[in-house]
Amino acid sequence: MMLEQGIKERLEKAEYKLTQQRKAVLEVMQNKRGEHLTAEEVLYEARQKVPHLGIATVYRTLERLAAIEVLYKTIFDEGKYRYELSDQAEHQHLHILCIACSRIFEVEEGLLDSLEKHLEKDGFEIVNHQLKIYAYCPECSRK
Amino acid sequence: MMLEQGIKERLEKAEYKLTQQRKAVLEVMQNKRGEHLTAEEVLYEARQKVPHLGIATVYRTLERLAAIEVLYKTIFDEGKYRYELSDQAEHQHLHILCIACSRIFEVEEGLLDSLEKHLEKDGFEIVNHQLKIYAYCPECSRK
DNA sequence: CCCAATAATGATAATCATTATCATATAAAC
DNA sequence: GTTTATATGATAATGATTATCATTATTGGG
Ligand SMILES: [Mn+2]
Ligand SMILES: [Mn+2]
Ligand SMILES: [Zn+2]
Ligand SMILES: [Zn+2]
Repeated sequence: MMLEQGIKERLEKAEYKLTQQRKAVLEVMQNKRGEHLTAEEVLYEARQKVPHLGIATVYRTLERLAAIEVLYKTIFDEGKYRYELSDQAEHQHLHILCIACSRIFEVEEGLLDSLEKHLEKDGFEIVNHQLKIYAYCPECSRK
Repeated sequence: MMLEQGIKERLEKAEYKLTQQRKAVLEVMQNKRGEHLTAEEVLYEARQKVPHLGIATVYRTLERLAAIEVLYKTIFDEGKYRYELSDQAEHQHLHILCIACSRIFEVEEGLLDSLEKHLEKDGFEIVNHQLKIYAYCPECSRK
C-alpha cells in the first residue's frame, strides 16, 4: 500500500523518520478512511504488519500525526479519543451519532440552517445536537 | 439557597430522596449556572456545605441528575466530563472554546448559517468547529 | 565500514478520571 | 423501635493515556 501524495508532503515537512511502525499506523488510517478509530483499534490493525508494535508507539504516532494535521483527533462522549484521516482542506467535522447503534455518520455539507430538516427527510430522528466552535476569544485574539 | 421550581418538579418525578449531599450538589450547580464543572470541581464546592462528602456520591448524583435532564453532561476534548445546569426547554448546546485561555462561551442563537460571520464581528477568530448531532439513524429509527 | 550522537521503540510503571464494591449509616415503612 | 430499603463514603478496580527508561535503530562524519 502506498502513501498518498498530500500526506507524504506534510510528513516530509514535519515528521522526522518514516519508520516501519509509523508507516503501519499511517496505512491503517488510510485504509480506514472515514472511520474513527481508537488507539487500541489502530494497534490491533497495525500489528498485522508489525506484530510486536507497542501501544506507546501508537499513541506517540497518532499524537504526532494529529499535530501536523494528517489526522484529526476528537472525542465522542465515551471518554476516549478517536482519530481519523483528515481531509486536509476543510476544518469541518459534522458528525451524526446514532444513539441506538452508536455508528458515526459523516455529514458532507457546510453549516446549513436547513441541515436538520434535510436529515430528517433522510430518515434520521434527531434528538440532540452540539456545536463546538474552536476560536480565539476576543480577549485572546492575536491582532 | 432555594431550589428552583422547575428543578424541584423534575426531582419529585424521578429522584428518590433529596439528601443533604444531593442538595449540596444541586445548589452548587445552581450557583454556577452557565459554567461547566467537573466532578472534582463540584466536590470542592459542595464540601463547603457537606465537608465529608465523598467523590463517589458526587459522581452518582451528577449521573442521576443528568439522566433526568436537570444537568447536561458533555466532554470538551480534554478527556473528562463536565456538567452544567440544563436550561430545560431546548436541547441546544452551542459552545465556543477559546483555544488560548480555554474559557467556554455559550452561544445563544439557533444553528444560524451566518453564525460564524456574526461571531467574527464580535471579535472571535474561528479556527475550527465541530457539530455533533445525536439521532436515531434511519436503520435504528423507531417508527 | 566504524563510531559516536541522536532519535525511536517497547515494556512497564505511573497517573488520572471514572466505576464498582462493600461495610456502615440513614431514612421510611410497618 | 424494629425491619427494610436506600444512600453514603472509603477504598479498590478499571480503562485510557502519559511518563520513564533501558534497548534498539538510524544518521552523518571519519
Ligand atoms: Mn469525522
Ligand atoms: Mn453549555
Ligand atoms: Zn443506528
Ligand atoms: Zn481566550
